[in-house]
Amino acid sequence: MEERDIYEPVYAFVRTVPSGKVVTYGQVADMVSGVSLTARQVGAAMFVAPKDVPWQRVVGAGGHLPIGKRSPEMKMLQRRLLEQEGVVFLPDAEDRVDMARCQWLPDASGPAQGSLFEE
DNA sequence: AAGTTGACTATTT
DNA sequence: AAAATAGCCAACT
Repeated sequence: MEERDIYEPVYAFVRTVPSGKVVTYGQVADMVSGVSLTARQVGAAMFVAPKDVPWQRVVGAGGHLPIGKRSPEMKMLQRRLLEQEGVVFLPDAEDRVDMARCQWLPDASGPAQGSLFEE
């Protein structure tokens, strides 16, 4: 129908994110490298995403929720949905996901996943 | 057709 | 730690 379906690959990827795990916008843009996409485009895609897409499992780099800058209510909804799925939030931070534990590493069946995260 | 905007991110103040 | 800057590129004015 519409050309907006260029986001289909993004939706397809997000749909594969298991409950209790999250990915970052940048990570999605990187995984779907088959198409020219930036983290911003992923955000735009999520905004118009179909209901069968678990948009809440896509968070900002470092585990924060950039959505809150525009829609505080939506941010709280996202946090609630994630906690309901078992995603752990850092106790110290305002609204930050414990990425070291909850970020989804697709097909990371290697011996070590070596999570490198700095703040 | 040209300018603005934004569910981003990395860098720099 | 928080705010401003600079790239990003499709969608919207």
